[in-house]
Amino acid sequence: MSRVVVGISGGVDSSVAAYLLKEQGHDLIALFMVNWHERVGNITSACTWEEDALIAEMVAKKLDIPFHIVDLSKDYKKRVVDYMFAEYQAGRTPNPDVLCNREIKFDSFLDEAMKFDADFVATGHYCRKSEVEVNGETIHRLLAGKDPNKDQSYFLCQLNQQQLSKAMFPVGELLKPEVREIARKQNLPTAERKDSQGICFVGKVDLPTFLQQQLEPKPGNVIEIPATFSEKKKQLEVSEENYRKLCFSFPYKPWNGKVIGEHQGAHFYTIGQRKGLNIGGHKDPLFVLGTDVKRNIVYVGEGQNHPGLHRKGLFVAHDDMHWIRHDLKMEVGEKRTFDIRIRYRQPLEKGTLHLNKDGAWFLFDNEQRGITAGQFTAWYLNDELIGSGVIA
RNA sequence: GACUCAGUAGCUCAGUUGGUAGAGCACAUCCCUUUUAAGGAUGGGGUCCUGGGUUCGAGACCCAGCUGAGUCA
Repeated sequence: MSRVVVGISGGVDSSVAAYLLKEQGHDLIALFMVNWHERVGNITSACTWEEDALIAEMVAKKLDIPFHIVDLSKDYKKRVVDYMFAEYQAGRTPNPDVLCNREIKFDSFLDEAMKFDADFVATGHYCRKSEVEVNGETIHRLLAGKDPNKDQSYFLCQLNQQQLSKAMFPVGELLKPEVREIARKQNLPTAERKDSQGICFVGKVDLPTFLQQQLEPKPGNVIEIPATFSEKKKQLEVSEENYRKLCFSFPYKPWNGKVIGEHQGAHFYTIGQRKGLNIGGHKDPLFVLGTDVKRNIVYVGEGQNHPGLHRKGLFVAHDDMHWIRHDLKMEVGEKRTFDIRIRYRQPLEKGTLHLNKDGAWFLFDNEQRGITAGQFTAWYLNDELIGSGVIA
């Protein structure tokens, strides 16, 4: 039997993960990590990590396994929160939780686990693992969780083989209701606890409030782009010379539309966003088509079907390409089809990845809504996550 | 200066032959969701420009005024 450090958070998923490992007879240690101390915003109901830690400890006691707390807030601040602010500042939309897994749970936290002589680190993620032999080398595969509604493989899309080799995902074979059921049967204190949401570890905080801790408000114009304008730009054939136009967001200019309102800072908005524009008087809702943080302009379009909301492809720079399956890494000049995800909980979409000297060009069979720079794209073959990269 | 049209929720407007008001958007809350979005549900909101008049009763009819847009000179 192996020695396993299970990261427990005070939620059901990690509690049940711990229980299952215990049942399998592993030598278990529960480790709770603190990643954020500050209380931000004046959200009175915001629960602090102390409460989570308390409940996590109750779970550990119930399962009769040793419980420890480790404070990783310094790392979290430096490697996740700072990145997040920097990305927003630059006009991109980051995914802090993907970074949290790569930089914290499967790095700093894994290091801590190693101090307990752990063979593995387990988490409550809804995903699965398996191995294949390729030329005598063991390759770890990251697979989607069995519950299609809860699959969290996307959040682990930036892990490498080293990290994956140490990971265990005990709930990946289960459906969420089954996890709840087990928790209830075992009388775990987390059985009926509401799932966590919001940026992991920072907690239930209103994102705009959180961003305003660091980013200054800066009033600027909201400009509406007529649907007819975007329509004209779209009659492009999918060919290599058109990749740039098809795979980058259109560089709108102020004279492409008319000023219809004011915003409090272009860096607070993301493509596809509807809420928070504070502009009424239209027949259909307005959605953000793009932002320009240099000129501090937010470009919007009216209606779900505004052509400017949809794009045929996206681009990932060579340096931002990450292959979990490094044995499947493509050569420059190659083209392959994958099932592609452009953000968490987005259905997989068929598309072709063409790697050329400039980088990776992803062309979808169908236009995608709200492709946003800074988010991660992840490509799959069936259930398996093959690689991921930052959308340019 | 004359004439025409308009003035109803934060915004854009609808309100039939007069019976104290509605829709979309916006906003709020909740649901969904370990990113950002989206989506779903619910909800708060109006001295119907002002002052008179007709009427049992006016957002609607009449008169005057104010404001805005336009047309003509």
